[in-house]
Amino acid sequence: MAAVGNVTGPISSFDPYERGCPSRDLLDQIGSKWAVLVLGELGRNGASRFSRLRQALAGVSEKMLTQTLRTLERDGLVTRTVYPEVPPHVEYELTTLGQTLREPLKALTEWSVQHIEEVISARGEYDDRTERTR
Amino acid sequence: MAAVGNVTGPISSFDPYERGCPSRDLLDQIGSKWAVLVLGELGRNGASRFSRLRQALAGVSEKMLTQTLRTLERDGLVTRTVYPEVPPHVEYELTTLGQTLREPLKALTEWSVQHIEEVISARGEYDDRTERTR
DNA sequence: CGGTATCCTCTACGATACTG
DNA sequence: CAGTATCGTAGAGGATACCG
Repeated sequence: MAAVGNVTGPISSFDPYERGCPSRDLLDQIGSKWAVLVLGELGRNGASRFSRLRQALAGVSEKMLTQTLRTLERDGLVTRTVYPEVPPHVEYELTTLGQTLREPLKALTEWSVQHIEEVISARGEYDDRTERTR
Repeated sequence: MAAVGNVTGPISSFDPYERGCPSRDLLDQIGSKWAVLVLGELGRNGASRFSRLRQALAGVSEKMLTQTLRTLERDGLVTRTVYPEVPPHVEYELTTLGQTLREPLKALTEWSVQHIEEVISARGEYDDRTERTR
């Protein structure tokens, strides 16, 4: 049982099933659309530049990539290293903490690839079933 | 190498790093705010009723819970069983497919609980660092 | 190259009220 | 009890243009 330390408010639990729980928000963050893909890419291929990430994550806008990277940097999951050259050169890389997310995230990503066909066929059956009824 | 089968369009890969990939969407679905919590709750405590789920997921609205459950049912991850009684009685339970998500999702949830304090302190440092600079 | 700034749209989500 | 229906808001997310 970990010491919690938050004594300023009634909401001090880290149980993600409680409302206002910080770990619930964190879970949302790391599970968000672009964050999973950024972390996955940096985990598989190591450090990468902004433009390479943009290519790897087909369809991401500059805005969302920047925003995602900033959040990940702030959360201590990714480092941002600027090389003062012309033209500019910026590298992003997983931190030690970020590395600990590789396995869990990889498992989830692989699950979605491995079971997508099952899910698609389940959707078809559901739609047939409900379309007939109404 | 799995056979893909989709021969109707140029986008037929299940690589989540490709735009328009169905498994990318699925990943978003199962990683979404309420879906993780619903799946987690059903995984930990077995079958549950609507009202019990609503209590377990503190703060969820009826609308979002219904919507989440419908999507999970459609995707073949959860079954919905109606007992024709008065008052109504509906049970939700993980399917066999849904069970396969338990481990990956549990790993991610536990990660967020175990590392939330590290992340919070990283945020503090980042904010101090950037506040001074600007 | 690696951003920031701005504008705009769309959807996630919540609050409330009603129903079989 | 377990929803559906409706409305309203905030933020996610994209397109475009400009900058160090």
